[in-house]
Amino acid sequence: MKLVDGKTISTPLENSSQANGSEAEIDFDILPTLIGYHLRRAQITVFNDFVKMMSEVQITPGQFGVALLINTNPGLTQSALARTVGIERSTMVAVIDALETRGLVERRPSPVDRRSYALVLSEQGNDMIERLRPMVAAHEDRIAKNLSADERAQLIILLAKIAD
Amino acid sequence: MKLVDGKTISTPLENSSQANGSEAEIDFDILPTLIGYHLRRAQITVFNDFVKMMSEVQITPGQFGVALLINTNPGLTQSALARTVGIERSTMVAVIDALETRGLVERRPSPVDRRSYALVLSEQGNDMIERLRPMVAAHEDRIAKNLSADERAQLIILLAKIAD
DNA sequence: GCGTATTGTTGGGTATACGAACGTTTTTAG
DNA sequence: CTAAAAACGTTCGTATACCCAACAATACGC
Repeated sequence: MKLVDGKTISTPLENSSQANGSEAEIDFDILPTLIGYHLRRAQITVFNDFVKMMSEVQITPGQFGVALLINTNPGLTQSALARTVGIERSTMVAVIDALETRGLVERRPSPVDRRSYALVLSEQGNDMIERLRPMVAAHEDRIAKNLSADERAQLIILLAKIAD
Repeated sequence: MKLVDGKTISTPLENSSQANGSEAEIDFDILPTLIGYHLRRAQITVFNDFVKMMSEVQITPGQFGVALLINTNPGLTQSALARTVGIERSTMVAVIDALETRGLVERRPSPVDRRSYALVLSEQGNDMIERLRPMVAAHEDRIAKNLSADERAQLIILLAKIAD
């Protein structure tokens, strides 16, 4: 879901006499009071920064999250992974496909259930995760640059309450 | 009781194979410390709730935002709108197409620029916005049901700081 | 007036997500 | 111990939301 580029909205200015055919002050109505609106804008900013900062590794936030969980919990099944990150099994298929195609993840037969796979990272996949860790930390610092440590912690708590 | 653990003990046999279904302990690693992770999860929750709650009107958050801005700023052009919400002109075309097909938005010739349209809501479009306002308010209350009024205000402030 | 910018549009591409249906396997109920 | 139900991974169809490059028509700067 590549959203928008994080450009700010700069609405130039002075001409208010015309009905807004051209550029004028635009009334945002209730949008600024909506959590959903700010959530979307923040997400756009964060997603774009992530993709840009990880461009040398070519990985998206979603792929990173999945790869990280496999790294830490080798042997997970796709379904367990999907439940964990809160998406559908059918959506997870494409995520794993992408990681497998790049040789980062292996689908091994589960020793206990012939319906499912035991997912593990390849050597290359593990290396990539370790290389990404400091980059992700830097990315987080960047997007939280306007937040104090307290605010940052508070934001996470509040977001978690939204996501249930 | 751990999941299959590739590093230490790694025994495919011992665990009760219920690891997945019953959600054994999954190590989330650094994910819970990442703003981006919580943002994404909250966004999914909010988007799904919005779509579900507005199902009788069949409108998405993006369409609502655009229609709201036209409602409040009649005569806007597609390009001005796109700049305001931060998407590409080419992306806006489909959004307006969808709203126009449903008879909610009209593309009127701009009185001052023959290249562009002056966008306005139809009677039906305006009615829909007014009908949606309380529904959107209810949606916001729903997604913020675990938040106090203070927390809600705080969340918006923090999200705005991220989006800068 | 001529070059350049802008408008709306199309077409192609990427990323992400959902639900329904399917074959295979496992679990559960009776 | 079998019959029904559930779960696994998958495909397909659908939707949202975004990008870029190119185009004809129009507007603007100088």
